Amino acid sequence: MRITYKGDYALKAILDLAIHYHDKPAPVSIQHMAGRLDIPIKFLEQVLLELKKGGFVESRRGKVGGYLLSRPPSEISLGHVVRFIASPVEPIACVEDGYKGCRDIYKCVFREVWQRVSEATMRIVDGVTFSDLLENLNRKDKEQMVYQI
Amino acid sequence: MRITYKGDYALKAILDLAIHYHDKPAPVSIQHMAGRLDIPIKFLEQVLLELKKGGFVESRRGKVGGYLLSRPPSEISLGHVVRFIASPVEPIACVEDGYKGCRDIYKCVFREVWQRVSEATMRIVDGVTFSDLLENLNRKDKEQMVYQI
DNA sequence: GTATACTCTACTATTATAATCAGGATTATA
DNA sequence: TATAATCCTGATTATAATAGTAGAGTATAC
Repeated sequence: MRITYKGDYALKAILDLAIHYHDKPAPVSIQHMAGRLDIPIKFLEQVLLELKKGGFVESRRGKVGGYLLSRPPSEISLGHVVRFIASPVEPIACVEDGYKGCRDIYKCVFREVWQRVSEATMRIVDGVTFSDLLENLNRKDKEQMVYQI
Repeated sequence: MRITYKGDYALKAILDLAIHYHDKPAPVSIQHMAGRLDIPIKFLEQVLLELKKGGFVESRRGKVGGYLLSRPPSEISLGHVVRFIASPVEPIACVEDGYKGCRDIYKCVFREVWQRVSEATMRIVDGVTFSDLLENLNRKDKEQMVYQI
């Protein structure tokens, strides 16, 4: 698994929407989000469109428009998003679905290891939701305040 | 972490040398290895040269020359090789050494997760040596024989 | 009806990957 | 000492992925 810039942007975008999830529908505009996250606007546009296709976010057009999370942060895990944005999730082609290469014996002994790596990875990201991340964020904010006093 | 073809070839090459490690120095020629592993000869040449620079293999020139493992298979772990061939080993840039990007708060909450992923991955590959792989290979060979009877 | 914000398609630059090619240097062995 | 098999070096190529840009179009609120 390798998280590209695009994937990283997608995760940060969802976290940003999670932060703004609390009260009544107040969509976050691409411009504002791009400013906060330091992402090129036109690139973030594409990212959000894909996330919409993936069912992670919704959009409102026109004035006062923008993007919203389509589910509460507690129901979105890192795993969900990673599977969507970081394909392939596997560390090597031979562990992916439908792989037909590798005619010989050698494939097998490595394959088992890559599968274990893949499973360990997914176990971690599946165990983290965006509300977990929000909590960590708040904790960090408080710690930082202590230092600032 | 993502294992490329080149990396995959490197691992298979070392396993091939591990298989031929037993008796007195009988170097394995690139041609023979390339045939067994189904790898383009000139590409395998490059791979073996890099592995030599990495200290994993040695070479003998001239007639009856070829490549040899420079240490016994039990002293070479998958982790050693993966660190050498699969850079970056980390799942995302921000976990790599010397990273200076990501000015804002968001980096941190994801970073922890990527670090856990990275550690879990390395724990697995560090725990597997090429003599472990040889054992698995022999086990598989025996299983296959049973089916062939 | 106009400003604002999302939607969609296409394009470009850069880099990595996976080879391939051509030739030179080295050395064990007959 | 010739020679054959091998290692070694550097350049070149084709393809794909990645990161980002550009611009026209569509919906909505005021």
